[in-house]
Amino acid sequence: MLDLSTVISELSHHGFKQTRQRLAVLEVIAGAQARMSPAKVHEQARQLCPDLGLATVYRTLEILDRLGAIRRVHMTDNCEGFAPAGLGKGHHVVCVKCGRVAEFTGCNVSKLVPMATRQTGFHVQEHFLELMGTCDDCYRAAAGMANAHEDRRSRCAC
Amino acid sequence: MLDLSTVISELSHHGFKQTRQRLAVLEVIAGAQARMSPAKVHEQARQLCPDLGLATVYRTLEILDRLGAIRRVHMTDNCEGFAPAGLGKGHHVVCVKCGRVAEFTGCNVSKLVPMATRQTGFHVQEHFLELMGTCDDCYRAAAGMANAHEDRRSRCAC
DNA sequence: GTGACTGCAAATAATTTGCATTACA
DNA sequence: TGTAATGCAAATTATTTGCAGTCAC
Repeated sequence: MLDLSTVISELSHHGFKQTRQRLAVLEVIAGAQARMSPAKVHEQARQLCPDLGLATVYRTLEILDRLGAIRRVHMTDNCEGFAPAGLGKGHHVVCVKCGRVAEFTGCNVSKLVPMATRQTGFHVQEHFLELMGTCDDCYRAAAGMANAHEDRRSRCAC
Repeated sequence: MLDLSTVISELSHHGFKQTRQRLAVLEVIAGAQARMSPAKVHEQARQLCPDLGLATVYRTLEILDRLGAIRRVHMTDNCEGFAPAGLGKGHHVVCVKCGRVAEFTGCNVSKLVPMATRQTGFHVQEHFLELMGTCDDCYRAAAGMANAHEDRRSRCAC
């Protein structure tokens, strides 16, 4: 879980001021069950801070991302959502139906690095890993229906 | 390597026509060393097909992506680039300096899936993995310089 | 010949920036 | 009080769509 007070003290440590707007954005993301677009964050944070502007949301998300308090989450087609960052460890599983995000730990991707290095000659510094699937709720809901014959094209053949 | 003639026959198989514009886009991506934005593709493909419109590039990239002929590539900050798709296997290593893309195989991420399932209850269907680093050219170039003290914030603590 | 494909321009959508004003520390 | 932060509106940038004309099959 994203710990509010930790992040708040991080803000000051890095010379950022603690403002109503930032707290509102932070609180919304901290409580988020699903990955949220900047617009969604804006909409919800407005309930805590009615005069919050969208530009401020963008500026705040940028800062929180830098501090590691939140994580950018990509999706197959569209892009740029944000979710709470746990403790900076772990990776995300994103529900392709409802956007819910969960975190798991125990990533062993770093074991792949030597192999990738050998094959490509690149000097690998970081990695981005995200699993996609359905959360249990959506899975059950779908099981009820006949079949949703979606064009979900899998992107990974390995 | 992306095999042009294969993709071209794929096009017809799926009822798409073979046009100058599509061939130009395809050729540019097939020859790309680095991930390219739609705008970049447009710029280069225009040299093969001067009256090519940007909208057509978008439409063509969409089709090629569906066919699996090219791959969407995400980056840490911005988004949506495209690269040749190898044979649909393997993952990408992207150079954070020059954008060059290489592919490696032997991904073992699927081994993570049971763990993720246990921890989150999600039904995982696919995954997205990308390594980031510097290609050897950029690495050597950087080694020459003192140090580029960039604010490269690592996104992964595992 | 005809329907899919295209270019262009206009419409949307998403994000960033400038600047006068406000409010944290 | 001084400076960083904000809201708003305008500016960019990225992407999609409508439509009349064109071209592959």
